[in-house]
Amino acid sequence: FQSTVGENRWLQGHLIQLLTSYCDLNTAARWAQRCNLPKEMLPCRVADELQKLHIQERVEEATKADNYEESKKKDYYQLPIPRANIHFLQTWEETLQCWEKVLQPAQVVGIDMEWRPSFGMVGKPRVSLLQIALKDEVFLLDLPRLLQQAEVDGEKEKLPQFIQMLYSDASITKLGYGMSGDLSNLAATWSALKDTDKKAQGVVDLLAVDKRVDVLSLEQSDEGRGVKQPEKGLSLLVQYVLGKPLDKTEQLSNWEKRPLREEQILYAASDAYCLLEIYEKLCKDPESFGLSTDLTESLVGKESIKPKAKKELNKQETLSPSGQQCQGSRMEALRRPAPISPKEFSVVCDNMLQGLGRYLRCLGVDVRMLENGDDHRKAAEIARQEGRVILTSGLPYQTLQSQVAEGRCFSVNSSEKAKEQALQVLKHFNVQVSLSDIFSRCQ
DNA sequence: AGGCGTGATTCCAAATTCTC
DNA sequence: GAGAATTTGGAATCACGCCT
Repeated sequence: FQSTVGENRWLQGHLIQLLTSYCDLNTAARWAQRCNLPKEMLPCRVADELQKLHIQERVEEATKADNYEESKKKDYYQLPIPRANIHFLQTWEETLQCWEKVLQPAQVVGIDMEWRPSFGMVGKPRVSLLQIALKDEVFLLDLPRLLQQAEVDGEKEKLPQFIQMLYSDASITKLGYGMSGDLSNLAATWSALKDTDKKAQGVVDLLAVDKRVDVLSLEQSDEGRGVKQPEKGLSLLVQYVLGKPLDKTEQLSNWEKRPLREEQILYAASDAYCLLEIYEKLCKDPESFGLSTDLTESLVGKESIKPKAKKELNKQETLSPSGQQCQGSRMEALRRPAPISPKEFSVVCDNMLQGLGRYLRCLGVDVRMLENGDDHRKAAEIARQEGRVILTSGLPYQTLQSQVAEGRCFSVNSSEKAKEQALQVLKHFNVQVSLSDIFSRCQ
C-alpha cells in the first residue's frame, strides 16, 4: 500500500475511502495517521476515529510515564521519611534550629556533600550543598547562600564554627562515605575549616566498611543470578544492606544552580539518610554481614589504630575457608575428608612462593617448584601430568584455577610469611603432619 | 577531569647463600 | 673468604574504581 499510494494525496484519500468501506474505521484512522492526511480531507467518521486514536495514545503515554515513575520508586531506595521533613535551609534562623537538633550528645548523623562537577578546572570545587541527616529529619544547607548571608551580616565565623563543633565532638557519630574527599573540598570552600579533618572525632566512614561487606555480596550474586552488577560504590552497599540500590541519576547534576529540582533534593537527602539506615542495620547484626567487630572500629581520628584493625580483620577473613580465595574448595571444606599425611600430598609451587615450597618440603610434602623463567601454564601442565595441586597467589590464580579440576588450585595470601602460608595450606587440605614427617624427604 | 585511596606489580638494592 | 648468584622485602610505580 505504502509504496503504491506513495505521497500522492489523492491516492491516500482514496485508500482511506476504500478502507472505510471494506475494513473498519480504526484501520482507516491508523492509515490516515500514517499518511499524515489533514483532517479536512477525511470523512468525518474517520476523523472522529482518528481523534479517539490520539486520545488513546496520550493515555498510553501517560501510563507509560506513570509506570516509569512507579518502577523507579519500586526499584530504588526510597526515603522512609515524609517530604515535609526534608528542610532546605537558606537562612540563619533555620540553620540555628538545625544546630540545636544536630548538636545533641550521642547523636548519630549522616553527612554528605554535593558540589558542581567540574572538569578541566584548577583548584578544588566549592561545596554547594551540605546534607545532614537525622533519624527523622534531613537538613540540606544551601552553603553558597548561607555564606553570602553571613558575609552581609558580618557573622562569617558562625557556620564554620558549627561545622567544626559537629566534627570535633566525639560523642556525635558522623557517618560518611569517602569523607576525606568531602572534607578537603569543604576546606577549600572555607579556609576556616582547613583542619577539620585533623580534629575530627567520632567519624565512621562506611567506605571502609564497604570493603569488608562487598566480598560477600559478590559471592551472593554469583550464586544467585549470574548477572553483572551495575551498581557500585555507595549504591551497591545500599543495595546489599537495604535491598534496593540508590538512584544516582542526579549525582552529576548542577548543584550550584538554584532552585534545586525536586529530584535533586530527594537525591541529596537520600544520599545522606541512607547512611543512617545502613549504619543502624550493620550495628544490629554485624555478623550477618561478615563484620566481626562493631563499626566504631573504623573511627577516623587515631591514624594508627584504623589500619591495624583492618589488617587484623583481613587476616581473619583470608584464613577462613569460606573466603573467595579458592572457590572450588568450598565444597571440600564442607565435606572435610579424612586427614591425609604429607606423603600423600604433592604440590607444584609458583616461583613466587619458593619460601612456602621449602617450608612444605621440610614438613615432608612432595613439592615441585616452578623454574624462574617458567610460565604459569607450566604449573597447570605439571599439575595435570603428575596429579599435583597448584599453589599460587594473586592474579595467576584466576587463570590457573580454571585449568585444573575443582579444588586443585589454591590461592595463597602473598602478604603472609612463608610459615603462615604453609599453615594455611595444611589447614585447607587437612594435612596432618606428624613428627616423623619432618625432614622425611631429606636424604 | 582530578583527587584520593587501595591493591597489584615491578624494581632495586641489601642481605643471604652459593661456588670455588 | 672473595666474588657471583639468588632471595627478599620494601619503595616506587601502575592500574583501577569511586567521589562530585
